[in-house]
Amino acid sequence: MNNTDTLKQILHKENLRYTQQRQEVWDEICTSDKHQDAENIYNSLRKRQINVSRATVYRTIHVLVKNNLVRRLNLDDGRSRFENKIGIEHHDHIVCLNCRKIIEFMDETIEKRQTRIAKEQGFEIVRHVHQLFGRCLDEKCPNK
Amino acid sequence: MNNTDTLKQILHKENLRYTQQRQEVWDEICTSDKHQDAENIYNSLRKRQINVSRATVYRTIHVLVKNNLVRRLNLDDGRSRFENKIGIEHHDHIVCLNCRKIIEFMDETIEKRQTRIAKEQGFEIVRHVHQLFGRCLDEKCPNK
DNA sequence: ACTTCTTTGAGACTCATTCTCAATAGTAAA
DNA sequence: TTTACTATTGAGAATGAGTCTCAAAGAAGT
Repeated sequence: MNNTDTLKQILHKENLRYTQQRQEVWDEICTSDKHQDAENIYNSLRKRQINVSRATVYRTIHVLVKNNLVRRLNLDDGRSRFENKIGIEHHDHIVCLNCRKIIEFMDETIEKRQTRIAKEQGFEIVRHVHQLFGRCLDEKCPNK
Repeated sequence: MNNTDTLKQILHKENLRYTQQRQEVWDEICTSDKHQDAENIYNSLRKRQINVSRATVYRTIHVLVKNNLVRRLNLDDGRSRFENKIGIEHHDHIVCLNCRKIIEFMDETIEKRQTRIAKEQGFEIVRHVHQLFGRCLDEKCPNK
């Protein structure tokens, strides 16, 4: 199923109409660099001459997040970032405190252990946040 | 070393003065229920007839966090929570999405693996966030 | 007590996000 | 394809956690 059909399907499920603006916001999240914030998405669309307001960007993102087309990331810097979830394997993030480079990781052992730990404590996990903040060794990183 | 001496020591190190307000904020974080937000700390102090302003609460918390007396928690609900770190073992958190109950967990295997994963990717971890969000089986939880 | 430097509090300000409401645009039925 | 109804949109106001400003109050050394 392509992006358009995926979107149409969840809009229909939510009793919402398929509109140009909603399609453009979803396209932007799917095709652009990962981990964009709302302001970024808004600016990219405006730059491409697309009529859309901040309100619509935020409203659309809510629908996408609610329906698991998009994941919201909170990297402790005061604004949410968003990434496409469709066709993407689950992963968590490592973030460089200096250059803000973000890389993804996934570890089956950790995933299993956290599920077991939660169960032992009487919880059924719905979602989790696992982020490693540190300093990278990248040449270009202003990490001295 | 008691709370007062701990505080005096870091204030001295930071070339800051020991004041009533700073002591009261630190006391509140040490002795109260865990995971309070700034507004809560502020209100608790006011209720106890202690003269303090929001600005001072926030300013003091910064110093405490910077010096590892206090940990800042971001539980994705728009405000920071704070917990005393002195004499407390490292742990992460499981949060009930219904009743907001917070319980702590710690798993040596996960800790080691995340360090190794970061190293493999060329990162030295400074801090990490690991939070499990789900539904608890508590009788009192409005989880149906 | 005098000087100097820090801290404090009240409220203005910031900034991401949400809300309001009048104008606009889909959609289904006729 | 027009009508009638309902949802969506955009501009800007509102919100709320957190930060900043600056004059007044408070420490600390001499």
